[in-house]
Amino acid sequence: MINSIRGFNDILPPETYIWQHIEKEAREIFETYGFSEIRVPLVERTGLFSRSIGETTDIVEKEMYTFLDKGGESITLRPEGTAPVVRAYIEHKLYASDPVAKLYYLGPMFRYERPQKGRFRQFYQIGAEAFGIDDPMIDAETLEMLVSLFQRLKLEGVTLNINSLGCKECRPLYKEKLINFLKDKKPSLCQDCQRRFEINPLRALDCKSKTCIELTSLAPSLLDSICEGCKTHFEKVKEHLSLYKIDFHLNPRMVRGLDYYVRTTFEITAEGLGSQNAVAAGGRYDGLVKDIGGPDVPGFGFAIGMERLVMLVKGQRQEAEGMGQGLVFMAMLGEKAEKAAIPLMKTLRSNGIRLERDYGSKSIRSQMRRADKLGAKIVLILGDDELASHSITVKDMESGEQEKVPFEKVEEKIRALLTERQKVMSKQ
RNA sequence: GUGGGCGUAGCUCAGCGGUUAGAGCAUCGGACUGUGGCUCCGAGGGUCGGGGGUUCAAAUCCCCUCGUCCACCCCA
Repeated sequence: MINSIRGFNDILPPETYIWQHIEKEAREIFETYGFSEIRVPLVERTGLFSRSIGETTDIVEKEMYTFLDKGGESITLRPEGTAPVVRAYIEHKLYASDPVAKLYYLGPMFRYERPQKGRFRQFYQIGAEAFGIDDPMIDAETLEMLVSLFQRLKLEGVTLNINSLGCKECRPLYKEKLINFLKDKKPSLCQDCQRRFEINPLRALDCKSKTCIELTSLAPSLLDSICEGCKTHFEKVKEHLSLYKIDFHLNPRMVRGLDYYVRTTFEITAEGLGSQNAVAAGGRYDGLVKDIGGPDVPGFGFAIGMERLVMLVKGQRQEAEGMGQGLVFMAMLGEKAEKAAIPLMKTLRSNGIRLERDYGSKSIRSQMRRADKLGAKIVLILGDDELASHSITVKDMESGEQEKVPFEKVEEKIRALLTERQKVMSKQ
């Protein structure tokens, strides 16, 4: 048997209905905040990612699906969405026609990692990027958009963590301070932090090891060390979050792994996700557009981990009723009925009614069972009696009531029953 | 890349040296010949992950291997 590749998963019904539900809500909300969809390729030149994400990050060093195409060029399956969107933004000179561009995307990303709970080699993200706005109001407003999506999806137990990483000016100064502080403690740090000390000392701040937490407890604070400009920016972000009535947790030790983040960064964590508990994260990336060869345009964006979000939505038991939603089942008895039903089925379907049937001339009993299993709301029964009176029996599966309806009134009857049901559902 | 758990029917699992490998759920059919859910009856479905070894005898013990899950690293 040929099976799928490790970390590359199939998403089957009915779970696909949850995906569709989330995607629909995300699109609707993002559009109301002025974002438009952009679609970018899954594959880019390798250099785009190494330059933007950072040469020494884990993503670039060991997690990219990189290979040579037939022309000998090194190409890479996108490990994240921001870099390709920035590339497209620059390539099509979107800044030329409008100083502001607000874009969202959704689709698969690829990272060569060991799969675990909430982590896969092909995984899906929904992301949004706002270009051209320095003002911290966009940081707060974009966060509010994300939070309202999660509210619409009825998520519980989620926490918004925010921090400021400073900018290209003040962060290096803090890094020096931290290195000086940690220098003599290095031998006592855990193995990982000793390695971090060399690559990215800030990471030692959010180490999980007890001894490291103790050792770094007196470390100079990042938030106290950032420059005035960064401080003012961050204060305004917090102020506006409060104006939006958004609860947040200030986490001065939260460090993001991608090199391009500056100033505001955040992470939304959730209970029940396992060890990989961030369902969305992002931040400001002023300077990235310039680094990739565009003008010096600021940016703010985030990405949602789709599989993780699906886990949460499932956990809240809001399985979108997809499969049986508005479903009508056609039960036919005998060859004559099977033929006579064809024009009706064709009409109903072309008018947008979901209609399923059975094949192979099964017994009425068997057909009813199948209708029930599929969650059909209505069953249409066509047999000799109905044929004789040019009518159809319409049965409401919920109440069990049924009545004979003339052929030309069938659709009207179905619609009446379906809308009646929807009213009942929306009242709940 | 590192560490640990688990691989037996479609799914969840029992069996842990001894007839022909089981259960529940699911599937299909019947009881009910034109009416679903409940109940009862029956049927189909297995290279016991793969390979090698020990043994009169292996799903069961040993070795190797593959897969999967969880965790570390890192990240959404």
